This record gives sequence, structure tokens and C-alpha cells, in this order.
Amino acid sequence: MKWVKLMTNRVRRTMPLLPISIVMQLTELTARQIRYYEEHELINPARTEGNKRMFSLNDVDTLLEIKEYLDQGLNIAGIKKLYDTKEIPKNEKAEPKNLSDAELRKLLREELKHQARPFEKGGFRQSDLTRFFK
Amino acid sequence: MKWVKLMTNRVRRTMPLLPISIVMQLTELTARQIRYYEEHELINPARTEGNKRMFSLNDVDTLLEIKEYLDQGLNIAGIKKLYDTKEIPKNEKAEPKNLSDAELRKLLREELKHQARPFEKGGFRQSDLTRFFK
DNA sequence: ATTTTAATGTAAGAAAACATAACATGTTGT
DNA sequence: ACAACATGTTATGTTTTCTTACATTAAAAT
Repeated sequence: MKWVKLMTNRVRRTMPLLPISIVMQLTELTARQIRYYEEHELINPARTEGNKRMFSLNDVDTLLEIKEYLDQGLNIAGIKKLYDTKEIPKNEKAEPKNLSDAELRKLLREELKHQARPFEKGGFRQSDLTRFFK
Repeated sequence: MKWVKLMTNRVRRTMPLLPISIVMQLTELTARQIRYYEEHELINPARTEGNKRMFSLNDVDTLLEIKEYLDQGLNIAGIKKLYDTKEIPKNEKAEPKNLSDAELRKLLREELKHQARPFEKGGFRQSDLTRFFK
């Protein structure tokens, strides 16, 4: 059952949750910029069935990085080279990748349920999604 | 500076990030159900300028709770009574609430920056939003 | 000093996602 | 059988996001 931990860990950071409007607020980038960076393959946000971009927390991280790099004077090409050079997460390809989105979300919820949280100052919630984001 | 910790802690759980489509997936509730629960004041999702609902992680938690309670045979009225009875988080009102959304997001980003993360198996990110969700 | 190029701004038109409202349906309790 | 509750469904309008194309601005190259 070790892989479940690894899995949910990866899932919660890679699950596409955020629409572009929120990412704009979080990163203070314009939609144009975000799409431009995608065009140049610095990010690869998921798409809904209707073709709308959906971003993961990892995507947001990357965008914040890109912003910093640009501030530091790098250009897109340089940043891309940086990313291309980064060692590819080897574990990534070893993991069972053939899980549907639905299955992954179910996984998340399941672990939610089974990790009963004792109490909390302000109430007595039974479940808490936020535990999956660190 | 202690309140910043408290603040970001509260912020990351109450910041409206998720559109209803994602919440539907996360909770396996229909849009109709979610709106119905809001109508009966079990949740109170934020709204965009254009009136679209935006949900926080706390909202998702609450929805998962509601689902469980309904499964357990409670009805809306019962659940509402439960929530109304819950002690109101006293600290809530003591905290400086007069911060704009923009300021709160800035706060988040700032703390991101200053908490430089050493390294990571798969790369060398400089910032990481996910740290704000636990 | 022009001219390119890179990054971003802006506008138009179409489609997706979401809103409210009204009516329909299936369950449960009386 | 009826009433109330929870949810489904459909219609219609608005907001958000998409792609594409052209404009602008600043830096780099000529």
C-alpha cells in the first residue's frame, strides 16, 4: 500500500483543479502570458472536454518560477533549456500511470474517509480535503 | 509575525479557488445538489464578478460532510441545525478581516518566496504553492 | 540608426461553462 | 393518497475561455 501514499502525493499536486482566471490571480500573470508560456511548452495544463485549460498546483508553481526567471533576465528559450535539462523524474514512468481521472479522485476521497480526523477547534468535521495539499 | 502563519493557514483553506465543475468531480455531487445546499445555507461559496460560484477547500469539506450526513439519514434541516449549533470559531472574528483578496494572495506569494525550498528529488523548483495546502 | 525578434497587449467571434427559474419526478412520512 | 423533501431536467441568458490575427514595446542584432 506504499504506492498509495506516493500516488496521492503526486495526485494532489498534479490534479487539474484551477481555471485560468484563478491562476491569473495567484500568479499575477495575464492570460496572454500564461497561454504564451504554454505555447512554448513551459507548461502543459490539462484540458476539459470543452477545451478549457485546467491548471494543477504544480502548474502554478512552474508559472511562478517562470516569472522569477524572467525577472532574472532569462528568456523563454533559456528557461525551456533549463527545464529540458532537468533530470526526468525517473519514478514517474515506473508508477502505474494507467488510472483514470475518476479513479484518482476516488482514491483521494477514499483516503479522506479513512483518515478520520479527531476534532478541531472550530467544529467537528468528518473529512478534510485540505489534508491532501501540502 | 505570528498572525501571518494563522492568516495563511486560514487563507489557504478559505480562498475561493475551485469552479463548480471541479467541486462536482471532487464530491461526486451534481450541480443541482450543490446549488440546493447553498440555497439552504449549508455552504456559502464566493462569487466572481460575473456571479460564478467559486469554492474553497473548506467548502469541499463541508460538501463531503453533508453527503455523509445525508447518507446517514439526516435531512437538510438537521444538518443545518448541526452547523448552527457548532460553536462559532471565536478567533475568526478577532483576526484582522479587513484585507482585500489581492492582499491575501500577495501574502501567499510572499511567504512562498521567503520559504525557499532546498531541493527536491525531481527538480529544483524555487517556489511551491502546494506547501500552502495541508 | 534601422531592423528583427521576443514578449505582451488587444480585439473579434465562437463555444463552453455557469447562472437562474420553472416544472417534473421519485421517495418518505403521515 | 397526499404533502414535503431532495433531486432531475429543460429553457434561456450571461460570463468565461478559447483561437486567431494584428498591434505595440523593448531589447538585440545588423
